[in-house]
Amino acid sequence: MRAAGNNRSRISKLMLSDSVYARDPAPHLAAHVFAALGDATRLSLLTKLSDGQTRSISGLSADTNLTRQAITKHLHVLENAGLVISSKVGRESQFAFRPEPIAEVRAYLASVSQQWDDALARLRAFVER
Amino acid sequence: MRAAGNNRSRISKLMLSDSVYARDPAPHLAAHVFAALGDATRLSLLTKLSDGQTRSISGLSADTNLTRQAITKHLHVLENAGLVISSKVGRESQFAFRPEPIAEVRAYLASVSQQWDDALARLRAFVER
DNA sequence: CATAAATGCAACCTCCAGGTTGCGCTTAAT
DNA sequence: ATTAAGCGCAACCTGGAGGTTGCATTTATG
Repeated sequence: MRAAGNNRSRISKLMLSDSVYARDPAPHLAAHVFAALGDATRLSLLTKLSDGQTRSISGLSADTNLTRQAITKHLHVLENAGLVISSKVGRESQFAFRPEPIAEVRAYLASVSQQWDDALARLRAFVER
Repeated sequence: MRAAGNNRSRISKLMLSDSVYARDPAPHLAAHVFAALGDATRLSLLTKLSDGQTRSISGLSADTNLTRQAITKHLHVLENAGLVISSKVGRESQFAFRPEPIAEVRAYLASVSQQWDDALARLRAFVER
């Protein structure tokens, strides 16, 4: 059960611009982070935490109309993406923002934008009268 | 069926730093874009297209080991997120990269990073001997 | 005109992301 | 010593994401 000869119709009608060939900068790496950011609840949690203050689970659950356990799951997703770090203090576990993955993802987006800008520049140079 | 008195345990043990209160800059807006980026296949498609060249569906399906239809779905997800735009030319539909949402998302990440940096600066100033 | 290419559409399938409920355990608070 | 807060864990439920197959349609091609 693979692709039933459906794909691979025209291998590559043109191979141009291989000097600036479109590579895959950070494929798997960034996808997980993006996926973690791709949820409104998680995005909200992260935004709250990005002020540098550490918060407990129930602290983050308040004003959320979601269950504490739901928030807990979201926090674990964020933690697995490295966007947040937890540490138990007393009976409550405190969560803190972790900026590293953000930087990584920003770099990725910057590279994509750069590639796009370069393409535009090249096009403009070509059309140049 | 809501939260069964489970949440809302301690409303707010402290209300400090309300001057730099953590707002939600672009909650719903960005989430869709992030979600669209949160898939390795889609990320790969977008990276290919970010070189400015327009590609057909089967052109993008080649070398993917996924079905053409699967790729089509992914492309539609990207299109709904505004990351890509399609136009039919002849019997094939060409897809092109669209940078606007990327810029939007970059702005969001920049604001989060900024908020974090500000928090650090404030902390450092406080600890300052 | 007959055939192949490139898609669109729809039905289907499977799995897991998000959510909830219930319960037990540990750590404050009174 | 009790009681309440704050969590962790596990079972369960549901909808939609990601894929596939089959078939019809439109547009090139020889």
